[in-house]
Amino acid sequence: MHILDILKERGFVAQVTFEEELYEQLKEPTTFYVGFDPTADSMHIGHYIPVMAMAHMQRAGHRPIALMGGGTAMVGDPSGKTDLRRMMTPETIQHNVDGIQRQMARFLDFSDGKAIIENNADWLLKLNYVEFLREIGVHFSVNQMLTAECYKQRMEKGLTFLEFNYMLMQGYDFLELFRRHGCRLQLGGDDQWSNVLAGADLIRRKEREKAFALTFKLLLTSEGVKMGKTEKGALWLDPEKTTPYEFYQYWRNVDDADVQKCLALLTFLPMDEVLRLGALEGSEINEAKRVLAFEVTKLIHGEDEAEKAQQAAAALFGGGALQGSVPTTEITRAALSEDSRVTSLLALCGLAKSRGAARKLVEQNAVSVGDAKITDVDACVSAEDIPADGLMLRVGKKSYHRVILK
RNA sequence: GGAGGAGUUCCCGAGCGGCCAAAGGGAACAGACUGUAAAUCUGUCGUCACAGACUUCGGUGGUUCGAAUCCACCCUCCUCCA
Repeated sequence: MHILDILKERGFVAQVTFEEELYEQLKEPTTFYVGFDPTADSMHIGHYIPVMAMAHMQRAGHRPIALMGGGTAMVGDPSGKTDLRRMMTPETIQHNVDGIQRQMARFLDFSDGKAIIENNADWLLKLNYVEFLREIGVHFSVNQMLTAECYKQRMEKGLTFLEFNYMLMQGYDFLELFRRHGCRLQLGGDDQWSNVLAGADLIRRKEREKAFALTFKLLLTSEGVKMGKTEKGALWLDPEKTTPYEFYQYWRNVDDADVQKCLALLTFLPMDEVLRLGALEGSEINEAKRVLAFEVTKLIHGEDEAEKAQQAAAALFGGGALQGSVPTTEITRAALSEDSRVTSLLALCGLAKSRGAARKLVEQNAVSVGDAKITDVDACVSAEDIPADGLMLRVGKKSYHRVILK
């Protein structure tokens, strides 16, 4: 099956340039790239769609370049932002580039030059302003740029010249990667369409060579909201930021309507299996959600962690002996005797943002300790109440935390 | 540079000098119902030592018994002109 058809079938593709030509191009090994903005030191689930697409492409024999936006991050992409982004210091950017680079190695095969990592800081930062304007700037029409969706929105709220240049820089990246590695295709989120296009056009104009652009559908819930938002913010791939258990639970709880889409985009399950699972109805669709949660967790955190998360979930929701990885906090005897209120424990282990918030939860009848509902705001827990294998705190139906006496 | 306009709690958005911790909506969280789903209904939604106290309405001062609401200056953003 042609790689483009695979990507289409799984629901990755939003827009493509020169579709017929690209079909031909991809019949032979092609170098392509995806840019990653180092806005944090870990990828979140939004980055994961492109990464999956890269993996599919690599499996089909093409060579991915992961481009870290160490240089472009100095400017900041205005797309999809209503306000100027906070400027980051070079130190922060470098720290973030390192973090993302480490994670990338997990999903792509970098052996024998089968994949490449580049950082556009290497060429962008030493550009000479006038030379850049003369070489690259001439190829861009301001009139045309202003009609681009990403700038149109900002015409309302205001756009700085700094950000206005972002498109040129990203276009230049593509050209540079073409020159260095013969890269002919750029992939990106659909919000990147204008930026991606800018690069492909630039190569066509300047080098008179074929270059292509393809964008992915953004991962939206059936309600049209960006997926991967949790109460703690983004859904991170870094286990320090989002534990495998939380990660598993997120997917276990997706809307019915989103299950099939997620299976196709986020796992490598064969499509007929995806379709079978997606077609399940009523409570049976829970089976599909279990598969989804397990598979995605496995890809990102490894099979062991996925097992543990699944066992923990099964035990907590299905009853039965507890094993696996429920988030756990250790507390010392001394700390407990100093302040043994349940509300304090909830705040300590992060089930509530603060003691005040914990109080409210208790008042709303949401808190259980062990098997008992807590109704008294001032309820306390003594050391004797904590069994050897830990005391289970529960908020609502879905949030669990184990406290162990140290 | 000139002339207007705006800055309110996570977001949008009301707000008469006292009755404003600040309407309404959204998001979020909890309860009921369910399938660890959605929809619906109910409650919470600045902080805390929570029947009370404390800190908020771009910033700093001022007027006043009393200011988110009035005044001055400053900062930021928007619109028009250059």
